[in-house]
Amino acid sequence: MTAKRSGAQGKRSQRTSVSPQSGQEPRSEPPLSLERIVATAVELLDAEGIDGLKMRRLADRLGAGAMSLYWHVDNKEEVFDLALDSVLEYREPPQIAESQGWRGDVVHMLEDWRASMLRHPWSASLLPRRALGSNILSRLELLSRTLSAAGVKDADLNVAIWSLWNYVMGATITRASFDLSDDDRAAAQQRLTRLSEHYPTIERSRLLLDNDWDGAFRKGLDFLLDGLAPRQ
Amino acid sequence: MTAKRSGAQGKRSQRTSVSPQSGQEPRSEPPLSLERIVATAVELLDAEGIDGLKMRRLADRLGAGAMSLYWHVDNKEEVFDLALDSVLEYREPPQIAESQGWRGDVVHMLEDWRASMLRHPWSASLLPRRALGSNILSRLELLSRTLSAAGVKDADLNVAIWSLWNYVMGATITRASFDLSDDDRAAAQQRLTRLSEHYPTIERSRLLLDNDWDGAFRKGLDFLLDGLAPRQ
DNA sequence: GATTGACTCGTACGACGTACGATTTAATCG
DNA sequence: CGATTAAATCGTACGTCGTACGAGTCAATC
Repeated sequence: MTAKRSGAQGKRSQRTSVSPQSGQEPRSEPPLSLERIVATAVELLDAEGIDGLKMRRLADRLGAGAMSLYWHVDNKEEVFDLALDSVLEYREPPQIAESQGWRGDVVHMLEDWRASMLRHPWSASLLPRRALGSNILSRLELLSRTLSAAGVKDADLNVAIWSLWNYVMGATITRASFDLSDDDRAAAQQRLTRLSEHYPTIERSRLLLDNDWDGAFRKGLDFLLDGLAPRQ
Repeated sequence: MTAKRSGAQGKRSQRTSVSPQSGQEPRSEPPLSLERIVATAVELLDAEGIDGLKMRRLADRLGAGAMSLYWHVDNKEEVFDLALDSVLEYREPPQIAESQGWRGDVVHMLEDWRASMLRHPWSASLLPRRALGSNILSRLELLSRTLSAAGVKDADLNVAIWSLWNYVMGATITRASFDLSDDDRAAAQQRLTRLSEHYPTIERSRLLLDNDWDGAFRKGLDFLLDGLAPRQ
């Protein structure tokens, strides 16, 4: 019951020294910072997956001692939170085309969302247990604004947003889980064919071998948008 | 590269002794078995969440030594796999109404699916990294068969199945993540109102406070089914 | 009575997250 | 300038976890 909130004592008050000394030893590493920690955590996660992220290894990559991380971060969970949020940042498209209408905008936003996560498959498995970070909220806000401007009534807005968000989440997680480990995938496929007597229909439709994930994603999304589109 | 597959040496060849002796000591616990292990793991997961499942604690609950589990199970991961699969078993409805048509059947199957997982919120966070277990495949098979019988063409079947599956997955995971920890939820809500300047639209629509998850789920599902329904 | 195979479990090891406190460094103030 | 303080680093150590290993128990079989 003790209110322990402190957000790690980290105050970004960088040591503003210009350069400690120019007697250049192989002092290769720049000083620690939240930014470097998060960026390196993402690298490590990309390279080794969720189980590959250990505080000691992360510190090694940063050329620091393990415990040094804890000045910048409360605990390992926070590293996960920050890495996830960092990966979900939305880079506004450089306004190439003004806009292809709200529907094109929405499709673009959601496809970008999915692509961002698939670039870092660990993010999909991290999402379920986390609270909504600021970058997710930003994306939800932008989505809301677009739909609202398109004419979706406030009463329908929440259904629209959650439907789209849930669909994207589900599609991404499913897709990502098929990327992880060819072993698992091969095993699943083998189990499927071995037990094809039990699962004749999905065996016949080659469900697990159909690789047109992007197309399927897009089609289902279109169905949702058809239903959500404001009636005129 | 060493093919280590052995599936744990577990052979269900129960010691068929009738009853060791009737001199009744408080020998409370029945012998270990995969079934008991899995059932107890589910209990423990329900009570303590994912992080609460430790091999020693599981063994304690079973009145056994920690290492005894390893005769029945290869490792902790397998416990997770089995617990998840056990929770996803589909209990065919007792044929109350013959059938309200394919669409009612599909809705019923998917709502049951979602409900099964929400009864055990840890299952949602477990899913992303696992291969498809047999109970999931059974449900996919049943879904496929229903849709196919309803007239969905083979060429459209995979899109239909994945769209529905992904939607259910996403909705369930989102919903479950809002169940976990009132703290997180309150924190998210607080962050949202505090930053309402940044997220005016979702703040206005009370996105995070809208508790009609079931209704939203159903509506989005209807939109998908509208799109997927075979054209006549 | 000896052997075997199913099953249990105590001990121990290595890996991990991280509490604690000492230490180093740089900014500030007299 | 030296003293003080705050920012940042990190070595050591502790507790917990998964689980390897091998000894132990017990019933069925020969």
